Amino acid sequence: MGRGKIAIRRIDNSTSRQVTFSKRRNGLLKKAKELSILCDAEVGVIIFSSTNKLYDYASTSMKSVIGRYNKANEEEQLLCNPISEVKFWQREAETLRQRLQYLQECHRQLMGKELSGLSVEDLTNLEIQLEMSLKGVRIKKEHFLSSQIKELNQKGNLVHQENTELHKKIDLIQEENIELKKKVYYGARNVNEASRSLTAPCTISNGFDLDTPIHLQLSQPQPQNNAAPQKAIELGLQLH
Amino acid sequence: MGRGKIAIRRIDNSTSRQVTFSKRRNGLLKKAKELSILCDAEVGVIIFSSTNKLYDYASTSMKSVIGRYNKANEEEQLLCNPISEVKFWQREAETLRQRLQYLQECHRQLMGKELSGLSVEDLTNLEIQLEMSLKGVRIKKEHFLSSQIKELNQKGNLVHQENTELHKKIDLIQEENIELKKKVYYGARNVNEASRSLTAPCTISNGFDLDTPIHLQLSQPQPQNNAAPQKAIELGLQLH
DNA sequence: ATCTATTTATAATG
DNA sequence: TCATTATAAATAGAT
Repeated sequence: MGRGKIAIRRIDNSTSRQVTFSKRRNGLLKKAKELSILCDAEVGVIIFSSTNKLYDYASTSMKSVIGRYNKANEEEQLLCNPISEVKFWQREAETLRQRLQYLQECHRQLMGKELSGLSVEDLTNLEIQLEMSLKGVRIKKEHFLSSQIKELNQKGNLVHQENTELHKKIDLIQEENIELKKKVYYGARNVNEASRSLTAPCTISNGFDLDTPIHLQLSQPQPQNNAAPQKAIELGLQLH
Repeated sequence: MGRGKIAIRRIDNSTSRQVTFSKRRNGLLKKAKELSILCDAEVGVIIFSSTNKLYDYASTSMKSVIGRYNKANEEEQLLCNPISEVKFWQREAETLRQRLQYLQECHRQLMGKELSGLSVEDLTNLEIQLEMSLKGVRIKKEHFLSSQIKELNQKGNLVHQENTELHKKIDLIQEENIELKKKVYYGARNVNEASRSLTAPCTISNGFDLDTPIHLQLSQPQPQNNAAPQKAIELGLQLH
């Protein structure tokens, strides 16, 4: 695969051997990586150049690859003492690996992938399972949302009550005020006729229409009862 | 490098993943061999398939390659020391256990269980995922079923055609028969007036109404064309 | 390193 | 699994 074909034997020219080593080393490592990804395989590659430099690749870790390799070649027991504890943990890891593999397959199927190996019956069962799951999730979500709405309604009602009571208070204070003004006006006329300029009626106004009823959780709290309830409503709306 | 380009990520279809694994595994091992020969390098390759089968190549011996590797990575010399190896496998088991646990949780959620820890947002995402999965499963199933129906219809049409042709044949034979009977009748009267008892019309009858048209795949094949087609239809109906 | 003519690998298909 | 073939990728040789 190049300008010319070369025979597979040691390249004599050391420069071109070095160049070819670089290129093919990268190619090999790339292909190892691709194989592990494409085919879900555990792959390890170790390369020593003719100048004794080490290059390697492991899809997981070289420790894992070599460990697994040693385990798979128990009769060769190349590099470890046959200590029973090691064997125990190897078996443990193998068991876990198998369970993990099985579960991963289930997971992929539940995610709607990797359906090619399934029969119509399997697909129907999967469909039923997914429908049930979806139903469960939706029920949970609706429950969640409806309880939040309920909570918000309660808060809204509380605020509304508070507002009503404040209205009453204000009405009372206003009446009281009017009475006081009358007293002040008549008192002032009696005492000093020149102070008439102060008698313009002083209506309470803070920019809000106090006669508009406040409905549910969407109502804006009045400045009088701000801070705490407002904060509570915001928190109630947070969908973490 | 093939009829089409593929993205480097896990191949979903397990059959083509297996096929690709075979091809690329061979490719990788071949290239490793070539590299070692061309460039005078010591190369080792270890591959575990997703079905846990081991494939390997070593230009010298795996023992030599791994030994050299361990020497070159003095800090990673763990695997020669049994105590370190135990620790390694313990850690490996712990890692696998954690992954297993996480996956189990995902699995339960996908099964619509154990939803209590989830927020509304999580639930919505889960809902969307389940809907997509369900859609995928249904598409797959419909594809499966519709291709089976198509196949059955084709088979039915074939049988129907066969029947039509058999009808024609029978009509022809019947006509021939009538002609023959006439000849026999008149011939017999000429030769021997006493043989009149043989002239009762002999109609073909095998218990089936030959004039009823046979429709599509539900038609019962005539005894004339039994065995093979009947068997084929039964096989076609199997939903494995 | 970069370029490109070729060879090689391999994805799709039967 | 095996064979074929169209195409993508790798790389030999050159600069």
